[in-house]
Amino acid sequence: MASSAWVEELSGERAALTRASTAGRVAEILRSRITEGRLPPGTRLSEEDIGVALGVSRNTLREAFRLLAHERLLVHEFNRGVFVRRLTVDDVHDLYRFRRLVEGGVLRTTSADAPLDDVRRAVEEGESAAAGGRWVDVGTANMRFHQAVAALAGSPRVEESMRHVLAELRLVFHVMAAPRTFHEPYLAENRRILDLLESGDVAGAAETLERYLTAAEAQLTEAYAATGC
Amino acid sequence: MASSAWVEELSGERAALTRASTAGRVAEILRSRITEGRLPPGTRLSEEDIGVALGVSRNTLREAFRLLAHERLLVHEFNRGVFVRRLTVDDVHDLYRFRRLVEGGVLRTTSADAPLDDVRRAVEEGESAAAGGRWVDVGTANMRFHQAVAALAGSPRVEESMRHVLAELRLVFHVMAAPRTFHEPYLAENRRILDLLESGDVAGAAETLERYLTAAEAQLTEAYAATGC
DNA sequence: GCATATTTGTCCGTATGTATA
DNA sequence: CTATACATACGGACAAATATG
Repeated sequence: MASSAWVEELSGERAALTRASTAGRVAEILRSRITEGRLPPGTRLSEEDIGVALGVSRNTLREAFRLLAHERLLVHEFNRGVFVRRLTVDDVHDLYRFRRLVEGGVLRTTSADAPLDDVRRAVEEGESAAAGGRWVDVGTANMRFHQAVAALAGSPRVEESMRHVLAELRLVFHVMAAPRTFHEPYLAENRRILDLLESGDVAGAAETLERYLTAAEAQLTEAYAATGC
Repeated sequence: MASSAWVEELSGERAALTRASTAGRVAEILRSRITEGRLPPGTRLSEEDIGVALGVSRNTLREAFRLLAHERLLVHEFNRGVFVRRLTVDDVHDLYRFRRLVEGGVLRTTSADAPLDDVRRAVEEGESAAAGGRWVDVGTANMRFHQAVAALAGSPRVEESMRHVLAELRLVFHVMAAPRTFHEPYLAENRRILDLLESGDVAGAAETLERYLTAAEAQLTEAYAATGC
């Protein structure tokens, strides 16, 4: 027992799970809790507590856990339970290497007539959010920017793997707080990449992105290591 | 009732699942059956039949199904059951696009001192298998070659996504049989890519690979479309 | 180090809803 | 349209592993 506060909050979500696959809906609820940082890395997810909080059986809940474990948002330790993933510095390094490979590769092979609307929209959203001081929205717009870049490949699989990678990275973003100082510097870079793409300089866009991802990684790992995770 | 032949064969595997996670082991058994082509695309996997054949409960089996569905080897149709994935021509196109992006990108960013041992081993295995007329082994060696190329990134995530992509592609390979005519032409290309890497010409290696992947895709989709899947 | 309590892993029976012959 | 087969989801049970005192 001794359900912590966030477990009790879950009861408010019970109304939301009345159609489609129960396990899938449970997974979605937990996924948003995790990516929004309300379930910090290392948190243990008790089958019993969450089951009663959401009003689903243990079997169903376990299916939801499997789904999230495959997305690497949870880790399943045999006979011990499931925990919100705690990323190591090596994980962060790997995620950025993956991003440089994929995002850079996508930009480099983008054709001149590729539809840049989503990319442009994400850049503008970020700029207007920054102008209004809505730093959390700046972060979301930044995520959307990179998702839109990946989407330029026109490949469902590329899009999906990017979605997973970005979701994983949120586990780190939320730990270090300070969304402003982390996301703000990259607004101008995003704009610059968009401009380069519109002028047809795909190689320049790719290089700019790869360089800035490397810088972001360094900034992130430094701050992350300082927290002692 | 009316368990088809392959379901009955499963009973022989029951001894294999006595340790570690039951669901994981069930998944592994089914995975090998699928990638080896013994469970052709479109096959329906009945919870009841397979459950009794392997001697596991439906709950456990469903967990195994989730694992394989996430690897895209099975598709889960809500309220209808799980089926061995049937790839469309669009899927094949997407898989090759992904491969060109990732494998090409990896080669292009390979450093001069990267360890090429695994790549070389795969090339040699393929050549000796071809010399001995073991065409199935030629196919496996070819898979290993591409897996080794992906491993040059030194990234667990890149390796894993490549593993999944190659497993998916096997669903198509097995449908069109004729392993010799499909894999043989690429032995020389693999050797050439290795040579280019050893001489430090990473751009040349990447270009060769990308071109040959495009050719392989065309050959595959043509033969695949002819089967009417 | 030991005994106990808790939690997970696995299985079973069953009720309900959904798809298909 | 009805009947049948099957998937979904629940709840209970017990052994085994783990955590706790």
